[in-house]
Amino acid sequence: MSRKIPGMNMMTLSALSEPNRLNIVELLRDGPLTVGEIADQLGLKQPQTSKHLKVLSDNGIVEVQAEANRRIYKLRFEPFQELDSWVQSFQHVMQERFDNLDNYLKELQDKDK
Amino acid sequence: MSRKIPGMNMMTLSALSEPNRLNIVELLRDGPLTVGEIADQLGLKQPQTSKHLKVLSDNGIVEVQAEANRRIYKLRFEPFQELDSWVQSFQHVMQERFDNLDNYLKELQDKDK
DNA sequence: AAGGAATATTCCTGTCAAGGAATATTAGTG
DNA sequence: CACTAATATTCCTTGACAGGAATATTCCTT
Repeated sequence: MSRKIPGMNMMTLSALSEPNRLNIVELLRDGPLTVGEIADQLGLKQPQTSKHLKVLSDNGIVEVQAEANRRIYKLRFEPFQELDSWVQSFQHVMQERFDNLDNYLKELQDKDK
Repeated sequence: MSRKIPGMNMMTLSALSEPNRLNIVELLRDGPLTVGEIADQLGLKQPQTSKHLKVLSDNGIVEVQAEANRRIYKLRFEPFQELDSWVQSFQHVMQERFDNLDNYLKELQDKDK
């Protein structure tokens, strides 16, 4: 009954499914950045940048560190680890069953009696 | 100039960002299934199931095999491989830079002259 | 050929989320 | 304290997209 196969955290995926947010994440891969820097490098306006960062933050994908006036955003580990093990769970299972869908076809025939 | 770091395929992520579609994908991890079986196991109606499968198919996440009346859907490899290498690109870089955002803080101060 | 099963497609409607613009907030500086 | 920089928040509008319901399509069986 207990499935040890990881069920992905929806929130992570939907947060990353927005193009600008994905760009932000890929940008932050190279290191922490302030809101202004992110906005600059991606050609976004400040308010929307803040909004996207809020979404990412609410989903635990990034974390903030206040430095005076500025807010420095950096990636968090966990979501990527989860994502990794989720993807891994496919790699394994899919390898095993590679291209022998013949079994399934047989089963189908059996069901038809 | 040439970034060897993989840029994720947006389509994949946005396709997976819908709960029902993610469920379908996780279901298909255990093997190929027909539309009806998927609809049954997930408590979805047939039309919406077909629609979701079309999205997944258009994005190359699943592939179809016609068997008479039925359509058998199975996962494709490639999207998961891409996803894997994308996630990997984070694992590495983030490990390196773990918790030394001090450098960045120095840089910030320098900018302030 | 007729009927039924499995699936796809169309049309409609409501919801939600992203962008724009303006404004609020916080911190540093003279 | 006034001013500015950096960031967050609010309100509004518009577009995309998921679900519902009905219908179309394809294939099998008799």
